[in-house]
Amino acid sequence: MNIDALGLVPVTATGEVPLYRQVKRELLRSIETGRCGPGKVLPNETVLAAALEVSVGTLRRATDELVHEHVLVRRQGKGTTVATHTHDRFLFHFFHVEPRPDPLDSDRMPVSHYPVVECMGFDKDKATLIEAAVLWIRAGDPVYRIDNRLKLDGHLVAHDHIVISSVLFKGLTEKRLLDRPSTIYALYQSEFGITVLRAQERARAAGTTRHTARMLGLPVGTPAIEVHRVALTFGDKPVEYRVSTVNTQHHDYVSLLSKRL
Amino acid sequence: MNIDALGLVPVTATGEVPLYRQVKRELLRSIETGRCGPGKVLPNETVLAAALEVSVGTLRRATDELVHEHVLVRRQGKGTTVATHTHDRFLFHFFHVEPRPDPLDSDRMPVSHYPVVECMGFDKDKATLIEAAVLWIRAGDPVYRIDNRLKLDGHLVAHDHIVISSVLFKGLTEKRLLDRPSTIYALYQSEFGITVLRAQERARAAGTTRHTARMLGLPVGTPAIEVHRVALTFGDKPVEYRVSTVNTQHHDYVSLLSKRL
DNA sequence: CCCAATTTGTTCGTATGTATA
DNA sequence: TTATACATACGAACAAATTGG
Repeated sequence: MNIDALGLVPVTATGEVPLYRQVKRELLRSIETGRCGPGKVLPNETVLAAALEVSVGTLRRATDELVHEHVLVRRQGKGTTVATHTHDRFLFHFFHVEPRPDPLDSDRMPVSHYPVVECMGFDKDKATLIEAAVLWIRAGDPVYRIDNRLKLDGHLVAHDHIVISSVLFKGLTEKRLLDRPSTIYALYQSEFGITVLRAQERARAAGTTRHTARMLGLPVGTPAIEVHRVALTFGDKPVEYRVSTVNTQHHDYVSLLSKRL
Repeated sequence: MNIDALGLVPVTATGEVPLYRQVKRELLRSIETGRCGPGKVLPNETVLAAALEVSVGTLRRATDELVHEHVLVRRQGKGTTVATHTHDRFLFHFFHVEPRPDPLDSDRMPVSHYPVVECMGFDKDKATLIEAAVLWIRAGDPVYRIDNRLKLDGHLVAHDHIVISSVLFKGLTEKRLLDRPSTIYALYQSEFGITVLRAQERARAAGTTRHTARMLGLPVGTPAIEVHRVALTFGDKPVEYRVSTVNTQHHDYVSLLSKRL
């Protein structure tokens, strides 16, 4: 990766915002504007620090935070890269369903295999009021609706209803969706240049509807967890609204702090 | 806080474990063994670094991590203290229920008032197999059982069933429990010297039972979220097992990452 | 209100260790 | 083996917040 292509501007002491915060913003800006896409290897620390006119220590403090936020990935001897959703780490960062362990034998945690996703529907539609409010678009704006079913260890564990703006994801087709080699967030990133950085999730209990019950192979009205997720990119801009109905007969919804921060 | 009272031993370069990790362990050891209890102000960085025979920068790196893990609290100009559960921050660190916002008007987040806790039961009993496995004790060992009901903004939002070892919390009485000025974790800390550092939570959906339905003022069988929490202290030792039944009619269970890491 | 002492926060620069290709 | 890049460690200087006089 060429240092000039990044378009970095030297930062200056303001007495208000610390230098390392400004460095962080500069790096984020370079990534957001696509001057330095996912997977790219950044110039080494000495070069970056020189370009930004700060010491290496200050640069490191900025990148430290970006690494913690999963924006960058650093590896000793190799270099620093912009994180991609193909890194395994990310998959579980946004997937919070795990097989329920046997409490009497908690030593052996059940191994969670990769979820198998089955697409049950793909449509173009108009956004409802709520969807529009969540996605920062107008009611009636065109959206894609995706219905997925997730299997884990042979069990039907979740049904996802995904809503995304068809302006943001122009040209998405069912075929491209089905042909994706990795997760849907990796698809967002590689095909549409949209990187999901974090997600807000709120969970509530709800009985399964006729639709979700059929999808999960459960009787109608079985208590299930309904997770409402808003996926956010840079600047906390919402890019996806997803409602997951989780079958908790044999699996749990796991809050992230449990995963050892 | 006297530097000698901390019982810190100088760390040495091993070539295996980084110095700052050893410093961290030393500080943790001093806190765990009670040589430096919650709320205590540590000696300043220069003194600490000298006692541990490392540079200030190395000491800071260790304390940085402890601050991130909420073990220490640093404030410019004041000093570094061992975290207590009286800090407001902690209350919400372990309380994950929020009023559901209006999705059409998400600007104005509903203000979450402090939950009002009502004790509905306090008993001495024997641990079940599962409780024993979770708490690292033997089945039949004596435990306290506490039944609490939580009100938020006038709504009954949760019923907690709390199980703790009565060996660990020897001398706990209903009166001392009811008279606590702050949260129950602050009580654990101030009265029994047990600091809850983090918690593992797993959630599942379940219909309310006769008992929980009555507690929450809901019809029997209403879908609710059942949160199983194990609270951990130093060394990830379990100290409390709690099953919360959350009424999600007007409130959500919020995963922690949503709270802006 | 301001001053001075104390303590953490930020920034710099350098040297050396360690993983990678 | 060598070169590269990140990881760790040191020490110094100044800025900013807090407290007490």
